[in-house]
Amino acid sequence: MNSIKAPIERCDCDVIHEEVMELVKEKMPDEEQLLELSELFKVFGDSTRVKILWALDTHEMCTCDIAFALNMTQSAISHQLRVLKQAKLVKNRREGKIVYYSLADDHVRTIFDQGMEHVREN
Amino acid sequence: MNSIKAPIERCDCDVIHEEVMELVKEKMPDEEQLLELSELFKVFGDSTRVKILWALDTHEMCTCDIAFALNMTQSAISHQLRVLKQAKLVKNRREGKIVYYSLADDHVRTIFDQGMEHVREN
DNA sequence: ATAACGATTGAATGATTGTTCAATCGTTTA
DNA sequence: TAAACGATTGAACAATCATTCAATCGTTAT
Repeated sequence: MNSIKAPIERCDCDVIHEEVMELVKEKMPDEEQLLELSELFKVFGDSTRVKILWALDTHEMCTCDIAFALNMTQSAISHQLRVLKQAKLVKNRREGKIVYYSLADDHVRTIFDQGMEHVREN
Repeated sequence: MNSIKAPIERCDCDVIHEEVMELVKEKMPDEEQLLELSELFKVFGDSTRVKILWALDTHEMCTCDIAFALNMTQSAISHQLRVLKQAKLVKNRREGKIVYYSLADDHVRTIFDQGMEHVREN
């Protein structure tokens, strides 16, 4: 057990708490899952997309409605809706020329509520 | 109430569902709060930071520990810890030369758990 | 068929951001 | 006091990303 003083290739310091390392290694999810998780939050990390999702939480809406509500161009909204759809956060249905978007599940609401709690406390 | 056909400066289409607009306008939080919310998620939207937070959820750790656990430089970790601290997601205490970091509250865990549920379902 | 219109797409641009590198700070210890 | 070391900082670079603009798609209606 001399690894505290053993040469460490990955880190440029030598005070490492081994027991903690073990605990962490045990509890950490797969690299891939952590990556997917951060990708999901990256999608939430844009105010336009947050607004879209919050709006859709009220009622399904067409692209044009959203553009109007957010005072942005249809194009900009459409681009963001594609991101949201790829993340499986929204789904859509076509009715003639009009495409209606709605939330794909209700994790969004829970996550936003928790997030808002944090924001309001600080 | 002819606003459906009224000239609309903000949107380049004219099929707008007014009732929905009203509902949305009512339920939408302040612009500023939505912005803060997206800023919070932006912080979660990076895998390095997600890993740091997940690690700290296990146990408090010093900068060097985290760097080792994540196989990254102290500098990179320190930069990210600053971001996390500004977002009031972590707090720290100094003990001699060593600075220990830990989670500032437990919203992180709830939010991550919900996020993971979404990730696992898709 | 063709015009109208909501929606989508791709390229381009400006802005933001994560990591690296080198320098410096703060504390301990020799 | 000087050296050692964990931690932080700022500038710089590469990569990512949101929005704009112009062109096109898909559907409806004339």
